[in-house]
Amino acid sequence: MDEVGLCYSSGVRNSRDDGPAALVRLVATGQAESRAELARLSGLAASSVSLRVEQLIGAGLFTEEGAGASRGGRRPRRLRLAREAGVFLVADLGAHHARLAVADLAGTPLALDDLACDISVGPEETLTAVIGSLRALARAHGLGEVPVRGVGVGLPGPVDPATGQVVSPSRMPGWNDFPVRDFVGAHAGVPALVENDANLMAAGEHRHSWPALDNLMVIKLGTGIGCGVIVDGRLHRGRGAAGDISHVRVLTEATVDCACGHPDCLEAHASGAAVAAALSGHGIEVERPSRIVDLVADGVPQATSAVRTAGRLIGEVLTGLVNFFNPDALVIGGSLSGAEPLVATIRGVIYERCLPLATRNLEIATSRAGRDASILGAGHLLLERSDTWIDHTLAR
Amino acid sequence: MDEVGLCYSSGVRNSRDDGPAALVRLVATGQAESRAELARLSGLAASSVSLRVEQLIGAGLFTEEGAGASRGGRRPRRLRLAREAGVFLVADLGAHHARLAVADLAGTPLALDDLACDISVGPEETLTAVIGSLRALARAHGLGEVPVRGVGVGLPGPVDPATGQVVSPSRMPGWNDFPVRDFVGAHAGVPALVENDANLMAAGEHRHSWPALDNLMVIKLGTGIGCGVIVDGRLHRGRGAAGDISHVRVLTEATVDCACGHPDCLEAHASGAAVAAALSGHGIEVERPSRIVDLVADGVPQATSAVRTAGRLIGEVLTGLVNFFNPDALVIGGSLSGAEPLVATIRGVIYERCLPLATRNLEIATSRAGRDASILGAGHLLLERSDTWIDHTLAR
DNA sequence: CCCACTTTCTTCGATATCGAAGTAGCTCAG
DNA sequence: CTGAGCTACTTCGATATCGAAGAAAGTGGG
Repeated sequence: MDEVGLCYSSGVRNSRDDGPAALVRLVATGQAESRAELARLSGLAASSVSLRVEQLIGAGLFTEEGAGASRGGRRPRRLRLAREAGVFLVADLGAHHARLAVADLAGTPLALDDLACDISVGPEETLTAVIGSLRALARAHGLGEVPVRGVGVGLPGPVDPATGQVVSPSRMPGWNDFPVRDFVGAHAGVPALVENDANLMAAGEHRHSWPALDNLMVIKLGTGIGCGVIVDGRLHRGRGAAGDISHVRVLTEATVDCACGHPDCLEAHASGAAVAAALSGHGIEVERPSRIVDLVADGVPQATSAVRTAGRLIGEVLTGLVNFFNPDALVIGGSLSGAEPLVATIRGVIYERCLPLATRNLEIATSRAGRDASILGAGHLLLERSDTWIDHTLAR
Repeated sequence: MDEVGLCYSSGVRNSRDDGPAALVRLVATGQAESRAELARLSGLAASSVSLRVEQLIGAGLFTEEGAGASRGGRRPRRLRLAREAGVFLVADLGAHHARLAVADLAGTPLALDDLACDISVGPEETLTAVIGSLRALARAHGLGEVPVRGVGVGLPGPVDPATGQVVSPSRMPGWNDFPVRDFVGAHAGVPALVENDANLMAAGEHRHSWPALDNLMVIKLGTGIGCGVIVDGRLHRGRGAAGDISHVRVLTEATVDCACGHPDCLEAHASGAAVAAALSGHGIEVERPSRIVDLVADGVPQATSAVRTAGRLIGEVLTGLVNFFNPDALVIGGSLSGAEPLVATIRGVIYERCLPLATRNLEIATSRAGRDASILGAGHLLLERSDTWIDHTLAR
């Protein structure tokens, strides 16, 4: 007759990973600002934390600046990441455009830039240009001397997590099986992270806006339809294809063939490209998905109607996935997410058709991290993989 | 110009959890049989392993028996779980039947029994009878004096992982919101594990047949349609509803209303009950799903046809989920999984309609753990939560 | 201002883990 | 059967972590 019912080993979130990198993560993400907080969150003894923090300060990763707010006793000595601790270089590539950032170790952008580049010219040329521009961006903001700790690249296609290669991308001619991770790593001279853009967005949205939730679905509605999944607080990759929702068959009157070879894929009916095509049939030409949002905001009836139709189809696909995955929140982002009728329709379909059990605690929201979610996500993922260089830096 | 490309911190599977319980797990699951293997798999120093093993032997959890096979040098001293280390009591409840087992700490059944019991008489009566029968079963096999380390209960309905309560079960009148975990824990005097039956089956299938794979979908085809999901080597519960695939809308000619209130749910068209109903329309009455398997095996054309239709619908639902989740394997179990045309149809639809990227490494197989997969699964999950009593046992 | 109480951080002895070196026991080739 | 080479395990000194106690610094009430 021992204790009864204590079946869940509650477990502090960060207790699993240890080593100095855990402390860096806690400070970088702002979860901890003092030695005491580090001790509480890391599970280490206060004395051990003090020792390690001293080393981290000695290695130039932390700085001590001023004192924090008292919580009823002695004020804590505030810890921060040193400016010289390092930066990450991040590029989020689209079909005709790249968003560049120099970010601190928390993923927060210190400098942002946009670069026009056609991804179809091939990987070598594109990536070389991107890395050069990232370097230049860092120099232009006085960060030329700060060590680069990692490079992150977001791509609009599937990435094999085992090899860091792009696999069967539909819109990236010349990139198939190209070893992006190795190429970027070699040319930048630091470890590289290569990831699908929707996955980066999911990671960023999770860290930035929903850190307390463990299971998240993030939908990226733009020219195409992407999706990233956070399971148990970590990005779910599967074998590289995880998160694909665009090639499910949907029920529609007219049949449209998708580029993938099957009829009536969600993407062929409800993506930004499909909506644009539908509007074109009404004599309304739109060049970019964000124009659709403007048309909807202006009350153009054909646009609102088209977007509602797309929303219904997307919602119907999501019902099955929400029942199956049972996430804590469903986040809708991407350039089309500004169209309110679209989001409202999706929300309505899900609440109507899903199991009550799946929706009773389900939050359905639009992106809160906004346009730079992917940058944040890349920073977060790079930080998660920083154990190596942190240990290395301390050892010298 | 540091090292390049080492982006994935490969990481030994068991490195995350430590403490004496990790060693017990490795020995219980058969992954390690000697101190040397424990050291390799746990990541601990060989000397530390020796010390801890000595303690575990002293506490009566391990025994040393004989020597293992040489790997080219000194033969290892074989470690085994002591018989007196303990047992788990497990019950897998169906609507009219319970499968009972006394299992060792690895989940391997030491004694099995079947119990006829109508779940609709309510939770107190059912659970009291089940616990009594489990105790009797242990005594009958000379295990009356071995300490019971945990009780596992599988239920044919959704279980809230936070509270251990059944929530909105469709086929368990009187069980809604009943605190099964607390009740069983109190009446058995040990920590209780309460879990959905398909989830237990998934855990068992994973541990028993696919331990090297991290992402698994396990479909249970019986009277109803259940599904358990293994993500990153662990059971995914979501908020308790995860794995539901039976209430997705499917495309069919005739419309059937489902008990959930929506039309054309998968369950209403493709479950064992639905197939039985379809056969009944042809004048063929079947009392249990396994009879359908017999009819199919006997080549009864109506049965084969009905099963094929069900398989097509199930397969179509699964395509979307396979694209989304991108598992390493899809395992089909449950009493209907013996019907080969059913499995063949599902397999065919998935390979035809899914993304090549999602199916290129996808294994589609029928259950290998068989009828007692749930027992194994419960044992595994109970072992995962055994840190508390193991620490406690060592401390005395 | 004094004093009880809180929180933060450090000091220091006890303990646990590590890892290198040593011992035990086995295989295999000649 | 002998010795080189391998694996399994143990011994033992070095080191890292812990935790209790103490020092530092602040809050708030009388």
